[in-house]
Amino acid sequence: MANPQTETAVLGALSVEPMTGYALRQTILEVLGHFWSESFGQIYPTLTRLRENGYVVTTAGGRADSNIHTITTAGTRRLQALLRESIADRPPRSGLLLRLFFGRQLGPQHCLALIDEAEATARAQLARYAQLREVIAKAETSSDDMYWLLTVDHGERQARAVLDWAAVSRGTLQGLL
Amino acid sequence: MANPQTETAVLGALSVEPMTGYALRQTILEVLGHFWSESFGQIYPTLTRLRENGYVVTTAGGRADSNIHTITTAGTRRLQALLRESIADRPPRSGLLLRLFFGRQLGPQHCLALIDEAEATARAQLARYAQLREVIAKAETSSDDMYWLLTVDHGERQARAVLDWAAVSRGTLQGLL
DNA sequence: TGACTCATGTAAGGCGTTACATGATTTT
DNA sequence: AAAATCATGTAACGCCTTACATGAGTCA
Repeated sequence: MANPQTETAVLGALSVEPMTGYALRQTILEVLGHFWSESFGQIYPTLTRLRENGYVVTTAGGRADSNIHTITTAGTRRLQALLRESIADRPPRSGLLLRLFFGRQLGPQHCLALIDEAEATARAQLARYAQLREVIAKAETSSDDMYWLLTVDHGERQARAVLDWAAVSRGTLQGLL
Repeated sequence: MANPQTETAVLGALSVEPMTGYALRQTILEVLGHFWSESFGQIYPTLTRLRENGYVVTTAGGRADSNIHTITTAGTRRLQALLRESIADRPPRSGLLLRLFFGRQLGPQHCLALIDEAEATARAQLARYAQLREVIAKAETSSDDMYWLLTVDHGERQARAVLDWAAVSRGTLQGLL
């Protein structure tokens, strides 16, 4: 019931491979990190709820400490239902654009610094996407590959758009100095 | 103190023109809507706090009902300080990319529908940006214009990147049918 | 008069992060 | 032996939306 967003991400990750809550968080951070995020405070309660509903089963892991969570058939059905639900994104909030919109209060120099920062972030993202492509190419799964590449391509195009925008905007603002 | 994000947006909007809380919300929706959003539940308590801190003054408006909020000199200083603070965006969450990432569970047809939806949204945004450009061109302010256009340009480039991505991704997925 | 928009505010509740507490295992 | 990482969980708190309650002014 509650928190369909986190449930979807958790069940989705477990549909690829069973893992611990800790690994879940790492995986989401590393592989879905460019468009998603979950914290422990969300993951563990969600796993409990999913277990209670029969969507995952939990078994002891390699250490006395760890629990391996595996998606069940009911869990897979649940995941598919969740993925078919309409997208309910929260409204966008860009601290960068908010600052630039009121850039007159900041002055051109400070705005240029913000643009440099945005550009550096976009470059870092592109480097990350390149790494991700390698990881995906090496992975054995391969039935998920093309869907994953879809999201990487999306990210790369967004990042390149930011780079183009940064170049043009820098020119515009430098005209004011 | 509390809720610097909303304070920034509210003070920023009031730095352009004094207005009521209701108008504030409309303005944010219409002009900053492509990268920001605020609800009444945030705006009114924030206005109270800003008034208590001397960052805005509130006077009676044209109707018995309405309060016009005007930014003070201290408020302008406060706004500039807020804008200089480091950007603290919440981590990204894209319902679209989450669904596509686990697209194997959805199947190509459903994924194509999601891409169509994303494309339609991007087109709608481009139309909106075109309108915004007209509004900005007609506005008398003109000292804010170029900063506003910076954010419009950013949005347009993002939207166009989505259109390109949609075209390519559609091709890829149709190969699976 | 009734419907719609303008206008102000509050309350409840969900979402989500951060910080904390605790301990096992591995690496240096 | 110490430090780093793996691992699980909870508690507190802040952010934000939605829904509700209320009423003024405008327009048909």
